[in-house]
Amino acid sequence: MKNIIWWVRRDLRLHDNAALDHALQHSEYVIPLFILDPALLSTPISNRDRFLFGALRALDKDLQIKGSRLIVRRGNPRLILHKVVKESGAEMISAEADFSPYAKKRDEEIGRQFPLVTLGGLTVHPPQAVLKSDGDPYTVYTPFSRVWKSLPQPGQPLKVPETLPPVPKLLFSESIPESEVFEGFPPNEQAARERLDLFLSSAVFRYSNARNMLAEDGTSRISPYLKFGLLSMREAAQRAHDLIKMTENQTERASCNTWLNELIWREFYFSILAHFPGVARKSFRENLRGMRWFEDAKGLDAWQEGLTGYPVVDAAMRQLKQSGWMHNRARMITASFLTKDLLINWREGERWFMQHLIDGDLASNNGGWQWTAGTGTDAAPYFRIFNPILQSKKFDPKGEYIRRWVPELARVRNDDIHAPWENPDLILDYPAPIVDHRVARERALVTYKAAKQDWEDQSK
DNA sequence: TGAAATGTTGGGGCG
DNA sequence: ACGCCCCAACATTTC
Repeated sequence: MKNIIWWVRRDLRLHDNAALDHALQHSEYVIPLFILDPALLSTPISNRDRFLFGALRALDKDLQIKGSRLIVRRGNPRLILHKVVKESGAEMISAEADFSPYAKKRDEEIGRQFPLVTLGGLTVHPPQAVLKSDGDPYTVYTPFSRVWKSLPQPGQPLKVPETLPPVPKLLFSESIPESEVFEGFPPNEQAARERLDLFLSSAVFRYSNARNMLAEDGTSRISPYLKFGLLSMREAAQRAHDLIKMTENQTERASCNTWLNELIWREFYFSILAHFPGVARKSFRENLRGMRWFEDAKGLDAWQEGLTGYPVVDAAMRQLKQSGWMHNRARMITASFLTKDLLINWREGERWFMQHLIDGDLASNNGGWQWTAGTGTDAAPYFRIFNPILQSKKFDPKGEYIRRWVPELARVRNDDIHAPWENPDLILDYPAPIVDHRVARERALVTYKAAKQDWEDQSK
């Protein structure tokens, strides 16, 4: 075969890349192509896009070391592929399979026009592989994870090719837009692998507890790398399995298992989105679709800007805006605050997170928001409302996380930092709480209950 | 992958 | 010594 296009989408890596491997096995000439699809890029440019641009630059560099290079084009994928196929004489397109509603539709259309081969790798198990015995998808995490774990594990990761065939000089490539550096997340494959190695060499063994501590480096922090495939999900899961097998200390082994479960949550939400694409627009649970969310522009703005008056919420929201990433525990706290304390539609929060998270992924982000809002599959019950002060005391006991992100509170003592308004002697350039949590909690219980009741009355 | 409200228990102070 | 109360600590139920 003459030429084959390796269509790079969410697999910006040379390690364990089935689509690249497939291309190399079927042709001597492989053209790595990335298409900047306006339908997937944000306006204005999001943190996620900037991270992507950095990762593209790094992939191009890595490809050049191997003798190849990355072709970048901007436009509708179908039109771009049409052009590149014509220019290069490519006879096949090899790509990693994607399961989002947009990706599925795109790939179906393109598959009708071109010989497109899609291969696994975005998830360990594709959504069609984890089903109940009657063929229905799971909507509860625990049985999903049980079946997931019972499926055969992926084999050894694919090796990085020693060398790659050159790409025709005449093939035009656009320049990659400017990016910026996000602290802690260098956008290249080597940094991604180093981060995973570091995490799996120590923090994973105390993950069960440390993952909740806001000021600690206790989580893997690989989400941005999984988002764009700088790391292979299969390799991550494989290594988690290996660690569980090899770790003798029971607490440490349990921690490794907890981390594997987090990877499986990701797979669960990919499956949910694939089988229930409607979750991207509306509540999974019918009985909360009529929920009367508040139209509270001021509240939403205070939440977005980290000016709610609740230190832990504000620290988290500022971490997001300033760094492009937020600690997972903080995501739950801020999501609970928006949906329960402010009673603002979870979709507002979902959208804001997607604009600012460098790891922003439709399936995981939507799953997480619907979980917290109580509207999703296997979601937290509506009455499970986080108390931001208690969460702060539990998971940032010394206020280190708060002080790091809310400089106005840098000099506040530990006793006062979780609820500074309770000390009348404190004079701070910091807002008073925009809601009283006790009042807001009662309000949320009533409003959620009413929504459920309305639905029951209507469906009679 | 909550938290508040309510219930239960048991030790200690005290008349 | 005894009964009574208080309340912390823990358990259970409820939202």
